[in-house]
Amino acid sequence: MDRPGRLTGDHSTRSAWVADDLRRQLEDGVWPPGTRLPGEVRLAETYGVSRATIRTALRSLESRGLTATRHGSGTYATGAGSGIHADLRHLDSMTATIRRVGAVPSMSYRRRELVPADAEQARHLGLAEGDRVLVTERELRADDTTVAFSYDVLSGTVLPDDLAPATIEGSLYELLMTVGVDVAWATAEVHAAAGERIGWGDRPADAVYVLLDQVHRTIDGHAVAWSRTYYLEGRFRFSLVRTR
Amino acid sequence: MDRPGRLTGDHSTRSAWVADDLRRQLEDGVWPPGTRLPGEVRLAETYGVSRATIRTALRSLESRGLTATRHGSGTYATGAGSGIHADLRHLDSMTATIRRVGAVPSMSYRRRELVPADAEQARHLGLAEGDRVLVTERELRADDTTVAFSYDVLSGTVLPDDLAPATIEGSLYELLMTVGVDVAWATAEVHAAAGERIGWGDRPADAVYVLLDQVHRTIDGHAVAWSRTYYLEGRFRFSLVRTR
DNA sequence: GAGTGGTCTAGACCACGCG
DNA sequence: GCGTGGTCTAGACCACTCC
Repeated sequence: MDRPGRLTGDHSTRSAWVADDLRRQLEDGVWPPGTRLPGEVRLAETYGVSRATIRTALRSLESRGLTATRHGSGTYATGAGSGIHADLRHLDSMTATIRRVGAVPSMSYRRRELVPADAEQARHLGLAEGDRVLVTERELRADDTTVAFSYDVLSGTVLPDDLAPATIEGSLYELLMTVGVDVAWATAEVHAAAGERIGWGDRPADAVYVLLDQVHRTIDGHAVAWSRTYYLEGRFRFSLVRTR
Repeated sequence: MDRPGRLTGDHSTRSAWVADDLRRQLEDGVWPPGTRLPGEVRLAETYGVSRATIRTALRSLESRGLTATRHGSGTYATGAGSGIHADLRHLDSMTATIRRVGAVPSMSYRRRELVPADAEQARHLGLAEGDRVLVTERELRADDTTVAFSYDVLSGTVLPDDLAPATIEGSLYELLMTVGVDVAWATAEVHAAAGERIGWGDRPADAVYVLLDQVHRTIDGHAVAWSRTYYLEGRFRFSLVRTR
């Protein structure tokens, strides 16, 4: 087995290298769904790493739903990997999510405005009513098909004073990145929604939406954005592997 | 710091004991949202355990959304713990989920029948068309309020031949447990749905539902159940913490 | 550069499952 | 009873953040 001296190829760590090799073998059908992988001690010998490193790699596969592990029995291939589209557990920009499912993302803004926060916006972002916020309304497309409408509110405290709202393009996270804000985590609520008030332009009259209501935060818990994204039912698949 | 010799109190492992102690302190406001916890080395000294044990405990807190960790910077309290209702990442029976949010679950069956599988049911469960399956339709209540309608299909391969469908009560997982089947993981899709065809009895005419479409599997990948559960929008909160 | 988390090792013992 | 994964240790070095 070819083992990296310090760092070989594009893998920075041994566990990432092991995980990637196992992932490739799982996808190639070396272990069909339901079959048991070699034990951890055996894998450690095979790859020439410690058992802890193997366990790190296996946890990574399990978190992506490719394997399931049971105490005293073994680690099994699930064969579920390819079916996962938008993983709800992992926080990503919408454009990155669309790109990851193999489509070309695009978007157009209907509204980009600096306004005083109303009571609800202030509550979500931990601001005082009347504080400056950036309000945007966007249509998101994957391969030129509308997949979602997003209503976003960015806290003015993280935005530069000379921001020109009309020049804003692209992803919300990209904008935040350019002003030095790193979104580390978000609390999300999943809802269903329907009605005339949602979205604009060409869309089914009886459209039903999956609503992702999220507050995005920096590592220190500071709320920087509140987003409500309405995904047109049927045009986007939210999948996840749930384990006990 | 009181440290367990082998196993003290109700905690079977040191890391569980550490995680529980930290969780209690987080809930008690010892570290308000956004503040940094002591470093891992410091925590290891405080609790008298190795750093690896501390890291196991911190990962457990992070997976529950109570903390967020960033390389080179530290581990921070999120303050998000109390808001999480039904965690989509964790697979649980619906009755257990309802119980966990502090409500009393109950349910009533509209249909419990052994029938030959149709093409769609057979496809989801990996059976042949015409194979025996148990089809159920249930209404789920929390504190006597209807929260969901569930359409479930159980594979006949795991059911005893002398099963009397009319006697079935309670949770799907409980039934599977009694016949020796342990559900280890499930692939889930999140959708939005609306329409007259969903549910029965007293319910809003214009009701919108969050649909959880799940295939439940044993550790070896064998599909044992296909469930479509329609949660009435607004009566149940699906929350999760997403991290990058 | 000091302090933080991330990775890794080598070895040990424990708890579970399964025949 | 034996093989499996689960936990734990003590120590090392690396990568990142932030002053």
